Amino acid sequence: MTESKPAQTRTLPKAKRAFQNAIIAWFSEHAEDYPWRRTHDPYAVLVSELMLQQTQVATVLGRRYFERWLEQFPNVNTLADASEDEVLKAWEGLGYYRRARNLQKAARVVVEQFDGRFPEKLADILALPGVGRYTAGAVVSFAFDQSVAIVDANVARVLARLFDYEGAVDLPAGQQQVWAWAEELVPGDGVRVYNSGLMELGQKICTVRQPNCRECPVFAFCATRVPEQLPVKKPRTSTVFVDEHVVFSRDEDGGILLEQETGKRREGLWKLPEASDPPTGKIVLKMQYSITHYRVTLIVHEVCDAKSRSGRRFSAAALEAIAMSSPYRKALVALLANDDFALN
DNA sequence: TAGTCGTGGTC
DNA sequence: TGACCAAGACT
Repeated sequence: MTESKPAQTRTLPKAKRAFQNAIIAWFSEHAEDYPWRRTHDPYAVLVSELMLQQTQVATVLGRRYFERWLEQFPNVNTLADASEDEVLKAWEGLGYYRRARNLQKAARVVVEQFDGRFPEKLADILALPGVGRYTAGAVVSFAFDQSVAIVDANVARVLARLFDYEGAVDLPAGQQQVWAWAEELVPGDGVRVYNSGLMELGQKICTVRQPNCRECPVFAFCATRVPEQLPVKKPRTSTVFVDEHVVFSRDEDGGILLEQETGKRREGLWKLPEASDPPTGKIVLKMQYSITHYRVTLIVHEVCDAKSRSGRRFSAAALEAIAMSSPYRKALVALLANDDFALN
């Protein structure tokens, strides 16, 4: 990794065409066969991009979220007409549930403002709820092959290394810089393949740890000698440890008490009810989960007489059909498994 | 603008 | 095991 590099930052524009061709040629050989690459339907592309925001490809592939979503909501009309409960249930386990609500809002905008025909103009797509600069560019380039640049975490990493950029790529100045480079490099033709290739290069070759420079198709264009030290990012807010006390309550018919989250973010998702302060009742489960920078210890108290509490009771079978974030889903699975064991 | 929003994988 | 990270957007 210490040999001299023939191309430096200043010479890259001249070699732009060669850079683009190298990306396109590499991707033609190494492209993964993802389900969202088998379609150019802009709605399907939007679905995949929302699912993939801050979410790894393997997560979306693993439980077939994309395929199941399109089976249940094959077009903007079916999604626009669905209930929020159905939408949240289909999204269960993916996290960032606001994305699911935004996706449905976007479908309703397309139905109401565009007569159900998906817009093709970047500005129209950018105006959809939950769609930012990256997602809008991804939709128009993947669905319509329009020459528009995109920058996600993969592309930002590739560009930071390519130009040996030492500023923080997740601060406004750094974002502005990598977007400017991305726009300078984007080809006039073949953008669908080029954008996919640039992202997949970051995912497969120009990885966060131990980038595989020996197999990189654009190594000759890369300015950095210390790729593993780039990109620089702003420091994270430090982890805060908190305890969360909740209630596990079953009535004589086996109905389990749950309440629905309020507030703007996780609104509509069901959860175990919050315990009184100070909490009472025997502790029947402790588990840990993370949410943003919080490290939460979930402490479940069994409460026998909770008849006066608000909320709704569900049978064990009915629990399957409602939307719940992963920590509470896992807690309930563990609680009911213990219960079955005790009965045997 | 810094904080928020989920989850699972990696080392 | 804890810290980091991911096909970001919003407030």
